[in-house]
Amino acid sequence: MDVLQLFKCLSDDTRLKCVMLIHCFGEACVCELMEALALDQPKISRHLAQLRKCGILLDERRGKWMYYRLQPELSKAARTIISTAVDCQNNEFDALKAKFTRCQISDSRCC
Amino acid sequence: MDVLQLFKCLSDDTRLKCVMLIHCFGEACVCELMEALALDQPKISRHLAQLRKCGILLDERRGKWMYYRLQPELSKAARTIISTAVDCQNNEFDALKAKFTRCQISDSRCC
DNA sequence: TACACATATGTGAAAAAACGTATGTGTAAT
DNA sequence: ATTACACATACGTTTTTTCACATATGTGTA
Repeated sequence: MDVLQLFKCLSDDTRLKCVMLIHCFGEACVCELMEALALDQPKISRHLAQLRKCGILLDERRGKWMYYRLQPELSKAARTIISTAVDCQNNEFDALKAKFTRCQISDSRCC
Repeated sequence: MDVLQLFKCLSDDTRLKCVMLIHCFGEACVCELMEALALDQPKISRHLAQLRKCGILLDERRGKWMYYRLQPELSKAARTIISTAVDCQNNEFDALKAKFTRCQISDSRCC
């Protein structure tokens, strides 16, 4: 996983926002990202799949839901780049974070 | 100049290498980059133009040659991202740096 | 088993990015 | 003034990326 690949992954608006949200909230399931970004499911899933295949994200199934988080073995440099990206656009990103809400796992419905 | 724009700029192999070389050597002219990357002139120029239009690079003419360096007003975050990228691939990048040689300005020929 | 939900992926079209080639512009030297 | 050099850019083409839509897979529940 070289740095060019990382930049390619982060150079799409949807993927960048997904990675930043996951970085900030620790993890996220597909429907949470769908709701926060107001995008349809295949679009979110496809971008998450790309991030997973590149080694940036790790997925874990919990019941019907797939949770994504940063790959634990992700390099220090990659983490620095991601958190720097989050820091440097706090203003715009705050609005996005405000749209992120946890889905109710206790009910059998997610979103 | 938002972070998405920065990532888009750095997500092309030619542009990433140009930015990293310029970051490491302080400045570079087009022919120095052509030689180091073994690419033709229009390709280098086009990518440098894109980096300039996005506010990452600054150009300065000195006689017949155009020198590019990092935009002085480039944000701290952007500089952090660029230098982190340089750090995290020292191995492959060393070979590239070795190919970079200053052109002779004292002679009226550059390359 | 059947069904609903959550997510993944296949496929072709559309959009965007990168490229090669040719040509234009600015500079210095003769 | 002409020529050579260093670089920029316009233009049509090719390649890559993204998208929408349809469909497939996996999971829990009745």
